[in-house]
Amino acid sequence: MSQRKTSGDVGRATIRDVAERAGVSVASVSRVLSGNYPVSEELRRRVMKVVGDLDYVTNAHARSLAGGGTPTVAILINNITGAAFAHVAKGVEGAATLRGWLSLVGTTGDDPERELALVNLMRQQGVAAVVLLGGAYDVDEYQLRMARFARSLDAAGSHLVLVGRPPLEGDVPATTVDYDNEGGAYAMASHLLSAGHRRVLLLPGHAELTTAQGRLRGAQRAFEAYGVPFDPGMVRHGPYDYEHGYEAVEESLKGGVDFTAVLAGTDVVAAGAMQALRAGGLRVPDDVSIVGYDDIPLASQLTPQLTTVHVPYEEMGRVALRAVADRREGGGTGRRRGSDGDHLVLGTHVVVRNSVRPPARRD
Amino acid sequence: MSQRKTSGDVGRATIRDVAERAGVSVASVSRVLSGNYPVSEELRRRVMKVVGDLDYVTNAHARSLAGGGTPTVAILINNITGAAFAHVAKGVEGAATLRGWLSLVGTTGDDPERELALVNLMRQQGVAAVVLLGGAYDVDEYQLRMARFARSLDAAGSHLVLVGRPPLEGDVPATTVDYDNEGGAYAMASHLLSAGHRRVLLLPGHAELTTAQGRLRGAQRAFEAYGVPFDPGMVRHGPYDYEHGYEAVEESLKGGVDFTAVLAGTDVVAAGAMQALRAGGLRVPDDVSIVGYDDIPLASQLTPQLTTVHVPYEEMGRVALRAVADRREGGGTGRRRGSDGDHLVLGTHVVVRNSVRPPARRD
DNA sequence: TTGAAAGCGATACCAT
DNA sequence: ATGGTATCGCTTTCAA
Repeated sequence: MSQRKTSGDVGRATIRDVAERAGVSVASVSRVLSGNYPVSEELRRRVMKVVGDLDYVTNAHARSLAGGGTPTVAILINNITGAAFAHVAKGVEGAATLRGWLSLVGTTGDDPERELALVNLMRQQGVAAVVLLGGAYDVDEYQLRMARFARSLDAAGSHLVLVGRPPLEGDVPATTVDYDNEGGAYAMASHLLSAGHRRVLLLPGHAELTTAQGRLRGAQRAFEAYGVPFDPGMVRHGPYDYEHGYEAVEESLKGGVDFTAVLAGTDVVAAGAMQALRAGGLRVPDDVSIVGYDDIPLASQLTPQLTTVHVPYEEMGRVALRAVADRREGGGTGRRRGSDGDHLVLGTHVVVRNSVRPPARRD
Repeated sequence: MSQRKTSGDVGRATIRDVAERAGVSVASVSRVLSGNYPVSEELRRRVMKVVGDLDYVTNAHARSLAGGGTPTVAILINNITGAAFAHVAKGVEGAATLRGWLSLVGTTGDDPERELALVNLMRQQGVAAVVLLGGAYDVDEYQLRMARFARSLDAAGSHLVLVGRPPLEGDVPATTVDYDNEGGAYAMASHLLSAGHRRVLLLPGHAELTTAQGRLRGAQRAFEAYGVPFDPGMVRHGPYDYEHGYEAVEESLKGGVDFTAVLAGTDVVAAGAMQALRAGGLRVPDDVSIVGYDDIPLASQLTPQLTTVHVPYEEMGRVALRAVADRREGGGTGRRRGSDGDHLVLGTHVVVRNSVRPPARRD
């Protein structure tokens, strides 16, 4: 029961097992496997033979302890079933894989405590970077909280990346990859306004969510630009989900709200709105026009296909990974980046499909 | 440049830093942090103070090397943007988190080489289990390949879990969590047949995909049961995506194929089919009925809402995790499970919504 | 080109 | 209750 070095068919084979069986030193096995050191053909052959026989793989934990190890990025996401986030994750994952990096995905379920727990967990794992996805709630705490995360990770040799969230103020070691959220909303609203719509129902999202705020601001600016008075009574806040879109429209209809178009905060909200409109006997876009935001696959799968704002989610993921990879590689030597990190902003644009039509005459 | 033990504000704080600063031994710090050993209040206080000051977290790699460590499950998925897979992943993740386990997500992009690479990578990470998601291609190789994975992982103290894939034959150490795929298709087809449909366009998926095969078989059985001759000419194979659904219907329409209903292999395929029907001037369900499979959120967001087969994806994820967790806990002692592992099958059922109507009279 | 041995950071056993 | 220390598996000088 207490024998150790003998036999041991149990558990994983170690580098020592390989060394013994191949009749060489562990150092040699390590060299053969790392491949970053000259080795004789003979030795390589013998080692590889045994590695094959034993189906040996190195222990990643031991390896990273000793210095080596695969860089890992952690992606922290609110809800893995959100299409937009999934695309960012895909971008990060793809770019990571390309570089031989590993990626972890953790979900927070919108719970700040869990987010904190995950950031710490990732810090324990010694990840190269932690990518936080998605709009954040604009509470006072946010900046402090993120700044703390940033410094914490930085001190541990890791790095915080915010994707689709507002950048951090001040001298905080974090990178932000953002998109022109407000500009997209401005363009989208303009599209509606230039088609002649004046009474627009706005479903920007949760009032405290930064992305919702930006989308609402963009729409307001468009109204101003068109000289159309903005009616706050036409705004209904709520979560980014199908149900909210449905209910908001249903209630507006019942409440006798007068509108010819719906500007939804996301495509999913637009889908719900569309359904409610139909349930109310209205045709889209004949009676009411609808536009969304995000351009997830759903947008082009709805009938009619949804005119929406394209957000380059997958690219944002790739860019985010590239940013941390560059920083890591360029980090050792000369050139220094501002310690406040970078802020990258990608563009958005309107994708015109079939859900908008000039409002019907009404006089 | 070569000083080591002094200062060292760089890199992560170690347990030794904490110990020194608190004036106690590393063993004590370890005890305080693990909390699984009696410690004096005084000591605990002093250690925690320093831990807070230094923002210290233990090194997960060192910890797992030394024996402890958080159990980790790896989820290998073809495409993270697939809604069904995302739900399984959510289930696994949720159940893992509940137990304090960590979870990793890797994507294979349908590439066998990458799948292999990932399985090995996970083996290096020493994960407690590797969960493979989604239908597999029914090539000869499959069984051998999976059996190899299973043994490889088993030998490393890990475990293979197949979710939504066919179970392995013979004495292979793997667990399969499956759902009644064929039964669901049988029920779905029966629903169509009992509504009076006889000419049904079948879009089961790729001919080589195990899930597609099962769904097709289920449909065939239903036809037999209803005494309706099955016409192989009504079957169109293709990928599980929107485009395939669209094109298959579009071409059938052009080709003058006569059908009153579409039985799609997935909800996404159904969405494409629905769009193509509309483009062809047909109404759903007035002119043509459509049913899907999976019951992802999209199904209830389409207009009309889609009648489909509900597959308990998220639950499958939870069940999968529970299976490996149980095996891990119960594994040490007494009762032995068959070394060929378990095969769990969850039920499916038809969700009736609004996309089916009896076929229009035609005489 | 190859081998011996000193860590990497944390755990847990053995003393005290 | 606390402290020393061997040990986990691997990488990487330092010698030979």
